[in-house]
Amino acid sequence: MEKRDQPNDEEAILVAETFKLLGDPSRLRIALAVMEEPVAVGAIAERLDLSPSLVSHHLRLLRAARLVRPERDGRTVRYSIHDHHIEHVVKDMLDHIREGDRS
Amino acid sequence: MEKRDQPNDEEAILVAETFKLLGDPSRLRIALAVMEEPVAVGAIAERLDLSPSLVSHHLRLLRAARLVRPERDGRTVRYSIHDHHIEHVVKDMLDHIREGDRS
DNA sequence: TCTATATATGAATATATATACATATATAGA
DNA sequence: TCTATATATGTATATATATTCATATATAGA
Repeated sequence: MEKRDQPNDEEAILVAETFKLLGDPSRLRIALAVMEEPVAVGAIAERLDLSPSLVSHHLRLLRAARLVRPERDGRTVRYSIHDHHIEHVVKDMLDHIREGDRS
Repeated sequence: MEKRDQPNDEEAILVAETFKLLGDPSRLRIALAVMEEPVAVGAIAERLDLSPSLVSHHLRLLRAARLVRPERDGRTVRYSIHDHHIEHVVKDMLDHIREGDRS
């Protein structure tokens, strides 16, 4: 990592807060669930067997950190992953833990 | 994200646990501090103004998740970032939060 | 072996937070 | 407007965990 990329403490805290959001199993599963295409809140809840309320709470946090992006269509709101950075972050981390399978 | 990359729930939990480790400001700062070169535990503690005990506790977690790698040299143990995956993960997340500066 | 220093570990606790439950808001259709 | 449905929000609480303090282990040098 080059010196110019070294975040100051304020940035470090922001980055940590964002990692923390992906550090909860429910929220990570939600992020994964909306990675291929926009999915409605209720559909996420069903697929992951979580209450719509809980999903909505989590989506609010993910939305605030720009990890997911909402699009309203009548009564339903569909969420999708916000951008490619997030996809890369998750993919790289998945690669990392898969390399640890040598047991 | 391709279908073949979709982690099962067990993998998702592992990934989330790893994100959670980077989701604490102290641990993230530690990870950043060892990103350029191996750094001794005491030196990390001084640079980040944390107690050596706390740094050691955190390093144990980071080590267990293969986020950092130790190398002993006499009485001192120097830690460095484990591999390039982790560097990429942190870099991409840093890029992400920096894009949010439009305020 | 004895001492000093670097790192690691164990246990206690204050704080943070994921979840559940109740309630509110928003939109569509009748 | 009234009803039904999809999301969102407020609050309470059980659980997780970051940190501190005390103690242990490991290595180097005398």
